[in-house]
Amino acid sequence: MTSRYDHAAIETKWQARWEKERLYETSVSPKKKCYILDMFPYPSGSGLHVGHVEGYTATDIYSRFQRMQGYDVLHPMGWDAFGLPAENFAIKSGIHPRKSTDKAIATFIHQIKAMGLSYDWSREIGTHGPEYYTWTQWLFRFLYKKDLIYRAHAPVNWCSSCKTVLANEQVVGGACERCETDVIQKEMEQWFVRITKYADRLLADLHKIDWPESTKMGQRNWIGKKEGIIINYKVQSSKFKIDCWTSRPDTNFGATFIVLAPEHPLALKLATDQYRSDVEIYIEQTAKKTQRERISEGRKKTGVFTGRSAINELTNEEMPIWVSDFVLMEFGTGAVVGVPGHDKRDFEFAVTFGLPVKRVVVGSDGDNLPITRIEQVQEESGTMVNSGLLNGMDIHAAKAKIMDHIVEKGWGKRTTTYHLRDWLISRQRYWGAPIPIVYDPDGKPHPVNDVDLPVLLPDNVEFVPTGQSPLTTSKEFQGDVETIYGKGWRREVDTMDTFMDSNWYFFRFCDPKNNKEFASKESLRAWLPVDLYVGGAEHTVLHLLYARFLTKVLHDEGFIDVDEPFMKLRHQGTILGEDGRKMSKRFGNVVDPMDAVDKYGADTLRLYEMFMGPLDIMKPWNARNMNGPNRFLHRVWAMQGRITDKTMVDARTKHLVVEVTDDILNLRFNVAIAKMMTILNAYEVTPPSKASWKVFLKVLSPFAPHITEELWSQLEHMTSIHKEKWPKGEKMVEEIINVIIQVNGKFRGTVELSKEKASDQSAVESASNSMVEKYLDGKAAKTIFIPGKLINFVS
RNA sequence: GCCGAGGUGGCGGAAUGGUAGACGCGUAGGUCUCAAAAACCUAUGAGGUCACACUCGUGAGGGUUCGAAUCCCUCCCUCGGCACCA
Repeated sequence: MTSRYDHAAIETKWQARWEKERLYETSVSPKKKCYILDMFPYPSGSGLHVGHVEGYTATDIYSRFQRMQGYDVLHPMGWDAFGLPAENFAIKSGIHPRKSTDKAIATFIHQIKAMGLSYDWSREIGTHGPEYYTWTQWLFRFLYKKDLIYRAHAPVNWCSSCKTVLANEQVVGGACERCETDVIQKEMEQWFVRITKYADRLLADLHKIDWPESTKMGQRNWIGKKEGIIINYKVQSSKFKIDCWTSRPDTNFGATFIVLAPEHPLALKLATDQYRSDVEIYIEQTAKKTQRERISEGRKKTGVFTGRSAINELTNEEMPIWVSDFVLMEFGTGAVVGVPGHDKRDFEFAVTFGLPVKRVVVGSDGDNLPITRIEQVQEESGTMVNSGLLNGMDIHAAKAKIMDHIVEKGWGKRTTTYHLRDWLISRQRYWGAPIPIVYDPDGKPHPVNDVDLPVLLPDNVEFVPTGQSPLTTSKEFQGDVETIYGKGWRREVDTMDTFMDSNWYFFRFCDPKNNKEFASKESLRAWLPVDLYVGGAEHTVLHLLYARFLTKVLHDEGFIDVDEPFMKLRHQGTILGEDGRKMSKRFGNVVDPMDAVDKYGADTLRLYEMFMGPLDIMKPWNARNMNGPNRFLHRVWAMQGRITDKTMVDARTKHLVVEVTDDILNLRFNVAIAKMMTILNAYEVTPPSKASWKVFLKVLSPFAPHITEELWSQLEHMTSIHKEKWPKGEKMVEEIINVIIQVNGKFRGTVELSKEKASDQSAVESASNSMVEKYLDGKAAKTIFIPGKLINFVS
């Protein structure tokens, strides 16, 4: 045996051998399946970062463990290769996105292999390849035929820097999630996916899946289902009516005005001659503002009067109708009843424009004085006053009662609203899958023919953004369309949002080479659902919501049995820089995992990242701490020279198996590693038998696959340790027990007793007598006795 | 503002009603060495003591319990998501 642990030699040797022997390729028809998936990466030019390694190591340990447990494990890797960064890089550098992307993929593959990750490379996919995106386009066409994709003229989010529209989910705080440019609203004709049709099921089925609570909450909030009522108000001396949606009709005895969003179709129509120009100017000014400008400006309320009023049927009082930009056209009906006494925004608006404020709720503070300060505005709880039939009721009971009342009188009807909008998937960019639509000479859209799939993305395109889709100017792209469809026909020139590529890739892994279907029904039935999915927490509402949506659609259409894609989801926590800040080029604190591989080896890096702490928490990098796992591996290496010839597996090692098994199943890798370190400390005092040592190596092998494989082969095994069965464990039964002695609940020591005596109260009492005497001072004491564990003397 | 997750030594973190600080890093002292590094051994929450004893200690305060880091209530702070959502 070599005397020193040489990580570089061992790791390259075994990586080459595993690849040659195709050790990790998955059977086509599994008997006992387990699908373990990482969120496939965007192949960025800067290569693998430590966060990738964290998530990938976790699923790798889990995959290796499940293989040893006898499962057929599907553990694939691929590339989310379309998208803006490659295109933006191309615009700056002139290097074609296909070229830079393929180069980045080569780097990723090289680096991932250097980590000893056990992917089945025969199933590798990339979303930018025609053999992949032909099925992305097929799905688009399928959704179109099912009326789940439609084209509509609507106000959309426009990023003037990326020169493309964005989905609602890609707008963060009023700005583009990529470049942080303020987003503006623009009227455009675009393609939408009718995800709202599935809102209720996306909400209800969250209970079926084992996901982090915070992620489920994120989806619940994003879907934003709210029960309420639309009340229909007649506008005085006109033919107009205004629908106002509210979730709080209980306070409507206090309603004193109505506000319309500037985009509301009635805003201008309603205005009397006297006020029309004011309203017109206000609407124009609002249109010029970015979303962020509308939100910021200190939330100062602005607005104009329309000159008209509506009647509050509950009080028979007039409510002047105003227009203000604090009301959003996208939410509810774009019109709001103002209840300034019990809504802070309405209060601010009323104060700004001198509108009356009425109190209709008394809160727990008992304040029943007129409301003149914002602190007096009760929103959440209280008792109704000045509210006719509701007086004296709790607001929640009042809400139910008044809804019934309004419906009965025919003034309105119960309606549920959602925060979720239909998903806008058109992008005016080059590096994406072309939308498979052709327009006839009248401009009417048609899905492309079967034979026209895939609609190829040409390489030779001027992709500098102009606001017009780059494909517009491509002769090659439009070249054959008239031959196929007829004179005057032309192709859709927008491409699809990359989330269209990534919302179905986990289906493709089941059957990645299929050129007849996106995946065969048998393969989908065999592998779905994904049993464990690991990835970053930033995808709460984007990828994870879209993927759930598409799964439900395909389920409803009979393609797949399951209606949820990811049964168990976990996030890896962000790894911060050594300075405690987010890793960023700007701070110069980015850690390259390959540096650690060079210095300590992949096994050390894997152990280090898993030992940092719980998988899902945010934790800072600390290069010094890598010494711990590295020393551990050196000591493991040395230990093999000291093992004895005995053939029995000792109790401590069997116990380790039980504990590590449990820890892996719960993804508690940091604790599992700590326990292996503990037992190695014990081995160094009393060396293990050869049989025990083999068990230890097997338990360590998912975590540190290279060193364990090398040591295994040095024990004269001809086959890989990664083909071994996971060893059987057994809980250790302690023969001698340290019984805890407490006096008045305070720990005062332990007493060593045999298993039998420790369960016998009188034996424990007599054994502990001398010890507790001085604390009890001769006083009588009653005892609390937990057999085999603890005795507590209480005086 | 609303929702969610958290707060434990010098540091990363263990412990989910029963010996708080496992395991690791770091630090100090020692062994080896001409020396250093590496490796190994010992110690390492605070106070206290020659050493024991003992006291205090899991963000703050209160409660439940024989016994609380763990369960309940009030508050403070940190992180994440959503947000002029009616």
